Amino acid sequence: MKLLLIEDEKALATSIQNYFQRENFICEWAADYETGIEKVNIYRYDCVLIDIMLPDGDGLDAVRELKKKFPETGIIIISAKNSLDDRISGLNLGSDDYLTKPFHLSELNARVQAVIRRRNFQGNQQIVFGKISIDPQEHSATVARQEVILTRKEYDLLVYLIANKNRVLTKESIAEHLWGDDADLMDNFDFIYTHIKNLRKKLMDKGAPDYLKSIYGVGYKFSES
Amino acid sequence: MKLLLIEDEKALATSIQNYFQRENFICEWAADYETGIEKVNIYRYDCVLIDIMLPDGDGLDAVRELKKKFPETGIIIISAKNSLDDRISGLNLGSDDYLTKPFHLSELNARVQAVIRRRNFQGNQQIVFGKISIDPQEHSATVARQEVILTRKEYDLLVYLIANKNRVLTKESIAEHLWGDDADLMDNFDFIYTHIKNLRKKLMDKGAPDYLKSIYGVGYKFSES
DNA sequence: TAAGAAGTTAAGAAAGAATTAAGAACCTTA
DNA sequence: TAAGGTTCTTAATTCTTTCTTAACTTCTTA
Repeated sequence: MKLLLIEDEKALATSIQNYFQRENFICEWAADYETGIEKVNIYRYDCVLIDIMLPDGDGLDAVRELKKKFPETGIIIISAKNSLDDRISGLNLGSDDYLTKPFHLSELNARVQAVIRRRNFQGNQQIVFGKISIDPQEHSATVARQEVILTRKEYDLLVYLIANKNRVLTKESIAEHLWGDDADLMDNFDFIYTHIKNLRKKLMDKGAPDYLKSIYGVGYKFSES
Repeated sequence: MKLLLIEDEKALATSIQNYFQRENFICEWAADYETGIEKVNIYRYDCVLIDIMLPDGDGLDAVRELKKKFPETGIIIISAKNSLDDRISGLNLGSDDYLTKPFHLSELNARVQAVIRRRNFQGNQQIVFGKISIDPQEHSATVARQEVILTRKEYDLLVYLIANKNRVLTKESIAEHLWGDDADLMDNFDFIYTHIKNLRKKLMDKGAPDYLKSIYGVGYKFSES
């Protein structure tokens, strides 16, 4: 899962980033609205965490812009606890959420999980694709109700593939999504072959059809037929 | 797709070139404005990536020149993050874009894709020609909704032909576009016959009309009748 | 209409990409 | 800090695509 944090306080930003990294999210950071919106324009994030009290503009405008342009991206608003509350309640929060400072990181985490769940899979607890189903809360996957033990990377890869079913994903875009900024430092993405192979094997061993197709010279595609 | 990168930093240029090569673009490189403009005068690029801070002249002048002489070529401006911003916003960016250093390669990629899409196919996701439709996201082509499995070169060739429908393209210009600088090293372009033949066969096998015409002594044309 | 130029086709060699297994490096966590 | 698992690297192998060659056909023009 990939998050964007828009927050000017360096120290807070870093600790949030570290926290989510430990929780195996990719968490990128923008220090102002301009940079933040620019990043959202380019990448797809599962959820944007946005402090609405930054010096460079009105955070609520930024939220409105994001919601309008990227209705499918989850937004969690972070604000100092004060009279802003009614302005926020004026927003149509829809599937999103907000949080007042100070907060516990685990609380933020819980809300991120909730937003992503609501957003990505229309409130379903389970992600289902053919014989495969995934329980994001338990971080577990099954094929025809038999549990498949996946490592973190394998799990992330599977979720990303299913979230982009029927589309060809290049090794590069997979790396981009699963490794975030680190991907830029890599000189080749061959190790993805290993993850693909292992994921395939585990799924097929439990009797799943050959969902994970290779498109020679291009990438991989997860599809029924 | 064919790009030209105008950038003096050798290391950056190389890493950009490598990246786009992996993404199956042709990416050529010029270290200064003079060489760059010369190349654009000679070849046709889908998009030019231009650093506007090179030592040999005013980059914005170069941009204006390119836009004036080659309005159909996309331009992405690369600049260091500083006070130039307002000068750039003074340009009529139109369908183009700009980017401040440092940036992620995938960010640059996303923008290139966006510029090319806007330019070539008026923002449509799907490229449609008669019975054929192409989905760049899926990297797939169909004839009358039946999937046609194309190799990379076949796919690139088809996209290029459709992007230039009703125009006669010489073997040379096709090679130029699909192989970039490598084309200069080739002593003949006869192997294109093979690609044409294979593409034709795959399209006709799925029932497409004979869109791909040979113009004896000149080249090929993709047209309805 | 004959001769040369250009295009088509098939078959196979060379280059490139994907698969796989084995193991080294690296985390965790007890 | 040692055990156990995960992730990444390397290298051999297999498979696909791409390019080359060569025989053959079609077209153009003198």
